[in-house]
Amino acid sequence: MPGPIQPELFPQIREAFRLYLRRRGIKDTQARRSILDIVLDFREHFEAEQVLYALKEAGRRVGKATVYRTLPLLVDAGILKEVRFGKKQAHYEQVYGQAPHDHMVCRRCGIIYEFDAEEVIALRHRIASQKRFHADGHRFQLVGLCEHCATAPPQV
Amino acid sequence: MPGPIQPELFPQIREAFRLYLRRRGIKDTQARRSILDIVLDFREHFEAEQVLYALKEAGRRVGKATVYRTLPLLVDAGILKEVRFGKKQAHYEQVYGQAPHDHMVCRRCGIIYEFDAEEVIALRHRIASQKRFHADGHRFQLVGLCEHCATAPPQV
DNA sequence: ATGCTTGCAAAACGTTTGCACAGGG
DNA sequence: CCCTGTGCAAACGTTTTGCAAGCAT
Repeated sequence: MPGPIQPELFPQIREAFRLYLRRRGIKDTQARRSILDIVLDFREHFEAEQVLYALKEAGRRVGKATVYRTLPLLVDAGILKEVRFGKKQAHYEQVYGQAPHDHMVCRRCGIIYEFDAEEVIALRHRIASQKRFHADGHRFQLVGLCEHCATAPPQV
Repeated sequence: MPGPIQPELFPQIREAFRLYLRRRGIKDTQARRSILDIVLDFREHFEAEQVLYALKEAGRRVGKATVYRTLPLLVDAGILKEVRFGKKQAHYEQVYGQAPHDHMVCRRCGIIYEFDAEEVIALRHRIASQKRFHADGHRFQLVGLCEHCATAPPQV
């Protein structure tokens, strides 16, 4: 269900990041490029720690602080989105060229499903215009039980 | 805009908590009652640290650990709800006897407005039944600029 | 050349836990 | 009276920061 990313898009995304950095007047460094590359390979949601680990795996020597400093840039560049699932850590997912979607989180087993955000965006616009709020984004999650947990016997 | 709570409801809420504790077979202690009382006096969203501080102010000697252990009980009892605004800390707000609502968060100044959740709940049900997910709750926030920040000149 | 960026380690932060003592049922 | 709940302090995991050295522009 979750959206993998087509490798054909990679060059386009790298270019978008390069342009973003130039536009913001910040440097196009090796570390930042490495982080982008690692991040493009994730299929699902991931957290900073996983980026750090994958960088080590790939033999790229990038420090933890740099990861934490770069992820917000990728968010600002429109390549990633920060998603919070009620845990303390931030999670991220790719958004570049992906259809907008939101998440359903099973309270029992933690599984996460995605669903199309079209209707949510329509509702967002309706509410924002009523309240004179200039909404350009939203966070939306359904919380409950997945089909399996809902029919399974009560926990031990 | 945010929902203050009517003091007339206080006894009813205290009673609800007492019943909740009895039903769960856990003790109705002085510390737990103190925390409930403090929490009822907040008008807006608050975090654990503020509860701790207000307890000190009120001369009630309650430890930090007890606050962190009690807030989830109040959530489970249906008196509070945990709300996350993308920060690392949890925020809480009263829900007992309050109309369901969600939040709009201004990205620039951080101001938070509430809006009625009726339409959101309807949408939640529609999506959940399509996806065979048993949703009994949701998290929803609009993110953008409030009227003031949208018309103000760009930041310094 | 110069100043943003990096990596490291240490600090900060909110939250959780281990433990001996206190207090509710 | 027993056993849960408490307070303290220390541990925890994530994120941020200070700083000297490195590297884009």
